[in-house]
Amino acid sequence: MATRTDAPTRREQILKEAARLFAERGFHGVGVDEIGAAVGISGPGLYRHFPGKDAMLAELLIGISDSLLTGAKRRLAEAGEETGPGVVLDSFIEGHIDFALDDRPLITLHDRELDRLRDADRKMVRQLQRQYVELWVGVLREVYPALAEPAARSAVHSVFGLLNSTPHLGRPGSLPGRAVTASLLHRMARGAFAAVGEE
Amino acid sequence: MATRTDAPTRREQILKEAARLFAERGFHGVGVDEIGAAVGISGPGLYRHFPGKDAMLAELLIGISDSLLTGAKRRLAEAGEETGPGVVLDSFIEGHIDFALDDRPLITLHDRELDRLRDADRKMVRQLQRQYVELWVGVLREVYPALAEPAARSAVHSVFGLLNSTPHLGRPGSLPGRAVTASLLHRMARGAFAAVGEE
DNA sequence: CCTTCAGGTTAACGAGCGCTAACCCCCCTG
DNA sequence: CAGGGGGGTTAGCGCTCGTTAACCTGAAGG
Repeated sequence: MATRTDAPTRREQILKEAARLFAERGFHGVGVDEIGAAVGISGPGLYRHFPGKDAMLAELLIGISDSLLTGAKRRLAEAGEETGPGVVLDSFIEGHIDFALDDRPLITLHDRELDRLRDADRKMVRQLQRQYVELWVGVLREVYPALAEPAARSAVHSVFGLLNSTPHLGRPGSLPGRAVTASLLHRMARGAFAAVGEE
Repeated sequence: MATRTDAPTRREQILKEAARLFAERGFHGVGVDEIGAAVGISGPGLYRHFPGKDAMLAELLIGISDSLLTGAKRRLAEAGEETGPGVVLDSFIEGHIDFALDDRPLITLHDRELDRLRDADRKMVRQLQRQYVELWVGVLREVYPALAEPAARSAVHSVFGLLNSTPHLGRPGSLPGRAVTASLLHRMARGAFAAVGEE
């Protein structure tokens, strides 16, 4: 099943560099010439791979939202019938942390540049995000049945804020090690949920 | 002591509208003409009040960082000797939540547009932010003496992420009421800290 | 009553942007 | 060996942006 150990295609290079630049300086703050330069070609050469700058952002944001949602669905399915909802919640948290730690530019773009999208693309991203949130809300309310739905939704958004804070934790070197950071974030997320769920 | 029930000056109007627009569409996504239109004057009229667009952003960001820091210092001083560190931590959390709920555009700008500043201004903001974080870290480690400093700093940043998530909680109408939201955020913050401090 | 000045106006400039046009070159295939 | 297309190049267009210049106006002060 050729699990893509291949060299990255030019398209993928472009997307990766564009994500980094957009995250660093904002969508409007980056010119196509810079994106081109980052992959070794110059400016208008990008238009052989994308119809425009907007399309790069759209593909990035849809890709992120989709892969978060897909990952969560898979984790929910893998849990099966016997495992408790607490295990699923932990799995959700773990997946989100992996994403936040491994794809920091994408996590940044995800809640920062959404409004720069064309209407149709933005609707698509919003819908994927909403589904993702609903999965979390469902599992959270299984773990804490006393939790009302609006409170659960707010709690989920807040924990996303907590988990997505990794870009602010200093440059990748200053972190106390990936595993340690992941564990810290995980415990804080569970603690935050517990504080609002057990009452 | 004339607590400023006066009408807002033109400068203040401009800053407020600029903050809203920058938060909505990003610094580079807003033109000076739009900012002018938002306060009823047109484009270049702004230059009677500010030397340039950058200066507006700089004044906003420095103002935010300074008032967060000043507020925290005041709360620390007010606590006096007898009150425990837990009370101070609660006071910090409460102050930050007030800010996040009442000045949502500013909180958004605060961690989103910092890199658009001139070097000198950015350094100033960073220094204020660092001092603010250090106050939190100090109090947090008094509450949880077992907590190592790097972990404490990460925890503080993460809780900022949690508290600053309010802009994502839907438009001001859909929130379950300010007091309820504030209480929810407060409990989650304490829960997150507790989960990493008690061990 | 004349002056001054704060706080506006419109016109216009220069730079930078996203994007298109026109061209080129190499590699692959029949 | 012809030719065709994928993937580049540079030149340049049209637009928008931040900023400046030049001008105007109404109210306050001597």
